[in-house]
Amino acid sequence: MQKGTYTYDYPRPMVATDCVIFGFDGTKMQVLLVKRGEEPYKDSWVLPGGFLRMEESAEESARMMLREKTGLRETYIEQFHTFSAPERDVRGRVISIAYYALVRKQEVRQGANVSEVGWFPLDGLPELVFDHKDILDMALAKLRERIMFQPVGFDLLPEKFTMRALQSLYEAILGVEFDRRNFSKKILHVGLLTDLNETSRPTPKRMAKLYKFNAESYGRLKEKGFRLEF
Amino acid sequence: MQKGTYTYDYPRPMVATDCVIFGFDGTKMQVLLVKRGEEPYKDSWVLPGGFLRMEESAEESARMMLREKTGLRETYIEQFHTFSAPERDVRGRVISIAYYALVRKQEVRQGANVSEVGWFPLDGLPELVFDHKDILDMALAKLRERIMFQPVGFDLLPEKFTMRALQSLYEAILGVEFDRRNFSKKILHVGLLTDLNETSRPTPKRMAKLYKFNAESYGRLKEKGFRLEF
DNA sequence: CATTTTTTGTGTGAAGTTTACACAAAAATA
DNA sequence: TATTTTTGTGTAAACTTCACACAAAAAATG
Repeated sequence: MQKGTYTYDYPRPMVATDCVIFGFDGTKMQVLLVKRGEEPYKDSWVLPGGFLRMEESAEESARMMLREKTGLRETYIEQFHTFSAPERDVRGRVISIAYYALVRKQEVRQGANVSEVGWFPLDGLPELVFDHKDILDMALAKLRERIMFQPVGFDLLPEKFTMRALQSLYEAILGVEFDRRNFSKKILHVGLLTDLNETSRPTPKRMAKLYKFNAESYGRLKEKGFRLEF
Repeated sequence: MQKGTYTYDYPRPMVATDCVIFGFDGTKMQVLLVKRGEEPYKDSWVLPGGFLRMEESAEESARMMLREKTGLRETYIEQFHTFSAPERDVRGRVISIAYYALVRKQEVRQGANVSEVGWFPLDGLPELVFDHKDILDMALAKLRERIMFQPVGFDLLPEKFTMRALQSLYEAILGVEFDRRNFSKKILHVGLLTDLNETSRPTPKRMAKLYKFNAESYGRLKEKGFRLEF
């Protein structure tokens, strides 16, 4: 009630933002978690989050938090749901506006001032407190929904990558396997990639061609959508 | 802070829910709006909405409101975004958890205890106050996104309907036109409909076959998705 | 140095899907 | 009875998807 002349005396819940930060290590999808430094649930792992300040929007709050934990700015984040069950937080009535973020793990440097953070693969998560497991599950569901119809990867892969890396990313998110030849054909056919005519440098086996995303076509496909399906 | 022993003294915004209620009149998509009964913006049209009570979840709040305005229970509603810009409401810091609902206009009876409500076609909306035009636009964008990959119509059409009615609905939501023959072929091919082997009763021109949704296949396609594209 | 192992690049044919398009029949109106 | 509007239906061409196999590149092994 900082402004205006209208007064409303509704009880007010607390409002927080939580952020599911996804990264890709070349094989598996991983999630960044932080260890709580205080009660309740001291020393339990949770999604990074915090209370909304009165002068910032939810997105600003989520971005701020992301920067604290990863040092990253300009990250891709997406609001996907607001959790509001009355009993979801033992501290009282707290609703949480949840975002997911896609980041390049290579570029993440842990903020100095921050509590313990860790990356966990989706199939090796620690126990999460509050309703954070539900939040994480929904984030993954929304990401899977998105990947079926819009390109994903720009924010998770390094600038140059091999076709195999992109395919592994898709397989890691969806938990399925694709035919290598058909995957490559489809992706090249929709024009998502630019062939760099370079090969990967330090390679264990045969070297592979490098690609980067074609920004124009990436944007177009994000608008217009395409069906990924094999 | 009703429970637990932890106390947090963060300032708290007010939290409201708003609902974009879509209906279909056979030709156009329409939205239900209500006229404000008090200041600020007395007598302006707004989306139906209200403040969140401490003992209810956002979805319960939205459903309650929907029932007040339309008399409907069991409606399909979907949370699509939470609006949180600090200056969005002249009454102070209010964040709004927004839902859209799809209803059969035929079944709506205006609640008796309620302020003035009205249906407006999307291309004939009155001026909306607060950021309600933004909310409505985003609801429509999300609905369009959804219709491309999941069946829509079960909640908007009467139980029995003609192919033409379904096509008109799709055209109304997307603002495009489809080829009648190809639309029908595609819809029948994915198995969304059951042919009732009946014809429409009171008809101005040639009578058309009636269909209903095949619940099983509707559910399956909602899960699995299909690509609508002509 | 030859052999083995792993991974990459590439192509084809069959099956299925999408698209564009036209005509005849049903019902009401004039 | 003729006219108008709307419905039901089919086909061919273009394109997309899918299943599948072999040869070549590089490193590791002995």
